[in-house]
This record gives sequence, C-alpha cells and structure tokens, in this order.
Amino acid sequence: MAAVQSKNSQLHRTKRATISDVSEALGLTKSTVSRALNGYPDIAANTRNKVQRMANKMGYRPLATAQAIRTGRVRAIGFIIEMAEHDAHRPFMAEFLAGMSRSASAEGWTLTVAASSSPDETLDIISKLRTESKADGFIIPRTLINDDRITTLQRNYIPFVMFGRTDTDEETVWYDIAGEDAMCSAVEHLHGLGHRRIAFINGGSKYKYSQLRRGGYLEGLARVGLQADPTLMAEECLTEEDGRAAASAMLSQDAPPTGFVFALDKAALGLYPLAAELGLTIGKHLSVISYDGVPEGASVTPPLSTHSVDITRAGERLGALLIRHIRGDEAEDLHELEQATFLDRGSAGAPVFTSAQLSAHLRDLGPQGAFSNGRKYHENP
Amino acid sequence: MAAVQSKNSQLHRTKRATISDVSEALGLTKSTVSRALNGYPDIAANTRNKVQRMANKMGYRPLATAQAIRTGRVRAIGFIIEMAEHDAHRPFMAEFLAGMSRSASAEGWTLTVAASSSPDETLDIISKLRTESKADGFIIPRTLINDDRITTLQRNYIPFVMFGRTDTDEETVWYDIAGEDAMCSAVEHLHGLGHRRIAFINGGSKYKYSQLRRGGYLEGLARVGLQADPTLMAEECLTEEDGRAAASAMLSQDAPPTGFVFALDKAALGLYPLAAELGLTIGKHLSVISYDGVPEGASVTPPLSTHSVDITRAGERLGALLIRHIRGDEAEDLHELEQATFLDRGSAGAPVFTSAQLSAHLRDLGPQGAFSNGRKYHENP
DNA sequence: TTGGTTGCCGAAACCGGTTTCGGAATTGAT
DNA sequence: ATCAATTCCGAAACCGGTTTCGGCAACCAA
Repeated sequence: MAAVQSKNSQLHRTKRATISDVSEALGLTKSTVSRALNGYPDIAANTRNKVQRMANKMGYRPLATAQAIRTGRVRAIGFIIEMAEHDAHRPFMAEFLAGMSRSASAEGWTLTVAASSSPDETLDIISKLRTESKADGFIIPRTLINDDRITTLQRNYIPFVMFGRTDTDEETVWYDIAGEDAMCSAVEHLHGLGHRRIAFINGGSKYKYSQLRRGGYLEGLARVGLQADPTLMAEECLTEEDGRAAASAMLSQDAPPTGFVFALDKAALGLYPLAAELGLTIGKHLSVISYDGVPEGASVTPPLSTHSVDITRAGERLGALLIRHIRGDEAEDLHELEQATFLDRGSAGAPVFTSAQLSAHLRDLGPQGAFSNGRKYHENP
Repeated sequence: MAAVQSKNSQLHRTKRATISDVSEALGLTKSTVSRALNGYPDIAANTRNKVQRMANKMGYRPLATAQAIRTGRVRAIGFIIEMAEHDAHRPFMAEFLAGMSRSASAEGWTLTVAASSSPDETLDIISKLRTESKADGFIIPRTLINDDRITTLQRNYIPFVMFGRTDTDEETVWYDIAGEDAMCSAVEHLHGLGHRRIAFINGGSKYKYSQLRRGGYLEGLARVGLQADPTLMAEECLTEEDGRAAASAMLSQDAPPTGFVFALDKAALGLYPLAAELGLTIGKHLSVISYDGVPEGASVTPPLSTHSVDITRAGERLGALLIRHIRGDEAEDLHELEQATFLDRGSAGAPVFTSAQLSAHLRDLGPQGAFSNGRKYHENP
C-alpha cells in the first residue's frame, strides 16, 4: 500500500476555528453548539442566536469530512461524465459544470466528478462514490426512457436529480426544458410562414427527450391541421451526417418537405452542405428550425434558427434541487420545467417553392449524384 | 442554518467493512491494522501480510473522510474551471476531466471540481478547498508567465502540478507538450515546401506557452536561415476574428507571407474565410500549419494541418504526477515533456505564388474591401 | 546470569464533529 | 404548596480512522 508519509509533502492545512473553539469562547459544550447550529429544537432561541453569532464572528465552518464520519454526508454533489455517449453535449460541459458548481458552493457544497466509459461502469461509480462518502447524491443528465442509473439509485436510496424527465415524474426530482413545446411552436411557425410539408428529424430514440419532442411535433401538426406523415419523420439522427442523410432521403421523395424541424442542432447542420449541393438556399427554398443552441449554429449562412437552452442555468438549478432534496424536501415539490428561448436567425422563411415545385426542381437536376451521402471530409487519420 | 435531518432522506450508506472489522477478524487492534496498512516500520512483515490479505479478502478500504480528520487528506485532486478565460480549451474539457478522473480512480482517488469567474476567485477557491479538506492538491492548467495561482499554492505549501511550464521549472511539478518543437518543425516544413516568407501568429502573451512557441518559431527560422521579420509576427490572437485580422494585415503588406504558422487552431480557422474572399486557395496560394487539434479543423476545406495533443492523456498524466507528489515524491523527479503529433492534412503545400507574385495578385483585386475585417456573423443576440 | 537493545504490538488519546441520554431548573396544573 | 411535565443544556459515547506512548519478549553482548 502507500508508503509512510514523507516529511517534504506535509499538508499545511491552515488553521480553522473548530467547534471546540466556538464552544469554549461561549462557555458551552460542543454538543450544545452542534445542536444549536443544526437546528435541533431543544436549544433555547436565545442561546441559538448567541452561538450563531459567535460562530459567524469566528468564521467557523464545520469540517465536512469530520461530519461525514457520523452523518455519512460530505456536502458534495456527484456528477459522472459518460465518455461513451455521443458528444452532442460535450461543448457545453464546462458551462454545465460551472452551473452545478455554482449552486453547490452557494450552499457550501462541492462537486465531485468522475468519468465513465460504459453504462455499467457508471453504475459502479455511483455506488462506490456513495459508499465511500465522496458524494451525497447525483445529477443524472440525459435521462433514458429505460434508465438503469435511476433503478440503481432508487434501489440504494441514493438521492438524485435528473436533467430530463422519465415515466415516473411524480416520485422523482427533475429539471427539464420543454423541448416538446419548442418543437410544437416550430411547426406552427413554419406553417405560419406558408409551409405545408413539414419534416421532423429526431434524436436517439432511447432518450426520453426524443419521445417528448416527437410528441411536440405531432401536437404542432394537429394544431395547424396537418396530417402526420411517417415518410416525413426520422429518428436516431445525432450527427451532421445523420441529419444530412435523413433530409436527403426525404427530399428525394415525391412530395418533399419544404420545412424541417430538427430535434438537434448537430443534425440540422447537415442540411447546409446538402442544400448547397442541391442549389437550394436555406431560409428560402428550404426552411429549418432546430433545438439546442450550439455555437456553430451562429456561424453558418444563414445562421440557424433554433431554440437555445441556458445550460449553465440548468446546472445551477439541478444542483439547487438536489441539495434541497438531500436536506429533506419531498420529491413531489421538486420539479422545474422551463422553456427554451427561440432564436429567429433567418434559416426559416416563407417558401419560394411549394412541395410540388421543389420536387420538379430537384428532378431537373437529374439523379446523378445529387443525393450523395457527401462524406467530403474524413476523421483524423 | 440547515434544518433537522428529516426521515425521508436518510442516506443508506451500504455497509462497508471497517478497520475494526478487520482487526477483530485477526485478533489484533485497530492501531496495528492501521500501521500495517500504512507501511509503518514497526510491524512484523509476517503480520503485515496477514493484515493485507485479510483486508483484501474483506474488501476493506479505509474511509477517506475518516482518515481526513486526522491526516487532512481525502485522496482528492482539485481542479478549477476558469470561466472567464477564453474558451479555446472548452471543447476539450470533458476529455481533460476524464483523463484526470481516470488516473485518480486508478489510485482510489477522486476529482473535486469548482468553477471560478475571476482569477481572484480562483485563489480563494484553492485555499478554501484545501482548508476544508475537499482537495489535497491541484492541477493548474494554462500556466501564465506570471501566475498568482502558483504563488498562492507555494506560499501555503499546497501541492500542485502544472499543465504547462513556468520560469522555475526545477522546483515545480509539471507536464507539458513541447509546443516550441511543433512551431519549429512547422517552419522547417514550410521552408522545405519552398516558402520563404513565413508568418507567425501567436496566442495570448501572458501565457507561458506563447513565449515558448514564439521561441520555437524563431528557432525554426534560424535553422533554415531566414531572418526574423517583426512584420510577420503577431500576438494575442485567440479567436477566429483575431487570426483573420492579423493575417489580413500581413497580406496587405508589400512582401506578404505565403506560409503561416499559427499557435492556435482557433485563430488559424480565421484564415479560411479570408482566403476565400481573396480568391486564394489554402494549400496552394497560402499554406498554414497550426497547433491544438480542435475538431473543427478536420471539417474545413482543405482540412487544417496541425499538431494535435492528446488532452485525455495530458489529464491522466497530470493526475498521476500530482498523486505521486502528494505521496512524497520530490518535485525534481516529476516533470514530463511530450511531443504533439503532426497531422499533415493538406493545408500546407508548395507555394504557387512567390511573395512578390502574391503581392501583385492581391493588388489587382484593388483595395475595395478586399481586406475587410469580415464580421459576417454575429454572436447570439 | 544480567543488563541493555530491539522488535513488535496493545492501550489509549486524539481528530472534529454528532447524537443519545439524563438531570437540573423552570413551568404548569391541581 | 406540591407534583408532574417541559425546557434546556451538559456528560459521555460514538463515528472510523491515526498516532503517540509504553511495555512485554526476545535477543544480544558482557
């Protein structure tokens, strides 16, 4: 095991005020101070105040690791990065962590993160971090329709909060953005511009958000009085290539869509090179509204109209909810659903072609390679 | 302060084997077991073995929080995300964290992360995390030539390891990629292709890496026998806009460069739209070699030739070095310098124009807006 | 044999908190 | 005025480890 502590690496933990310092300063015992600060009812309001004032004055803050050996709690939020996941959310990682960290430190908590390379490893890490008192509860991003993490957490009575919803919303703590509303209003928006053939290109079907967004799309169609058409719906489109391929297939149909609703910006960006090759202008011949708010969306021409989500805020709310839950608030009171903000940046406009005209136009181009899969570039060698 | 613990949120920490369990199973005392496991010399080799075997068999692992109250150590690496920094390294955040986490958990350690919005706050967080025993030491990324973080850490005897070097390399622990070598060989490479006017566009001058990379560029010039020309050198170029502006200014000179060495991919990507507007083809009229290996570099035309660094490995090595240092290894033995790997992807080729020909060609375009600053797109509203 | 080392382990204090338990003082009811 | 019920705090055990100290055996040399 580890070698004996060598002298040169001593950790000079700078002096802190301990609970004994506080109790001696007041002529009370440690136990009284402890109970006073922890809100026990058998302490007179008067002494409680005195204790709090003195603790404050001396800058006393209980040592989390010392509390932990009795309480099992270290005041730490756990978060696990799943490296195996597609990286749609990677660019937001820093912001997300910052949000979580911020709400944590606002309450004197910290953030413990670990990396996992498989779903199974994630489960191991969760229980290990918990039993070793490295984290009191967890923030679970990207909830799946059938999520093993949640099963494990519940079975072990480990507190957690989800970014995303699940099927048992009442009993769990969650924060989410109403992606379904975004999809719904995207359909209404495109319809209002004059589009009558509106496609929907969804993300991975195992995710709960995909189910919700599909529902929002269908709700939008219903509201404007359009029939749902299975040939205008695709799933499992996570990357630019996926999005491109799905759109390409739809455009080669007899009645191609003029409007596109994407569940993910990443996939929506695949429409741009495709449109360029087909000689179509986005925002005129083809319109697209998407979701996520990735930075690249602002740098394409025309900039991608999308629904942006404030990922820092999400992390911050998730942390706050988790802490409240661990402190004892009931799950049913701890749900938050917010709206994404629509960024109308020009990729959705009135259609210059009807579906029929578009179809004719595309047929004129001839079938020779117009609908290629277009892998122009390669990954790193 | 916090309310009394309510019943519904009890934290069922699943049963672990404690040190007492082990000692009782062996008929020894806690103290013997503890010293046996921690390598004290006053334990017979025989009993030490028995203790280790039994501990292993029972799956005993000391509770870090319990140890911490005596030792001040929790077996945790600290890492602080600076949100105020330019986001050149944001895309790599997940990979970097994964690397650190991996080396940490390989030794039974964990990773504590916090977010900071200013350099001063960073200093606060460092000492707070340390005095509250939330982290035993820190990984410090992006070292500055004059770095307050290092001063603070040293003054408080807090162990740390740097990603990047500093002026007192001997006394500190660090891991770094030899960016200077990359810049040097980039110059040689361009010279070998026939370029005679080779520009250098550097990053922020406060960073140590900028100093080193500039040195590498100058070394490269010296090796191939070229004179350094101040008009071919720029600093503080961190973004696409920065890079574009610097390149634009250089190209409008009398003797424009045909080859570009960028210290950052982010900035190098600014050359692409500029070249397009000037009717120049990258890889032919203009050549560029850069550094970092950001994903976007693979998706432009032609793909950006650059030096990629394995950021996951960097995190992993940094974690390993820090743990060794905290365990007592001397700083002078803990340095690692590795090479970036060159990706020759087509953005550097033999020049079709000499500098003079290029100058003439550009003059033909006329001054009308050719050298615009080209802010085509805006940030989010 | 004796006295002084050494080797090895147990006893107990300690780290900084939390929590149980019990008792003194105050209050309320009769 | 008396007794029971509260109110409020101290004493002490406890959590899971680490570390100091001291002492018993065994060993060694004299």
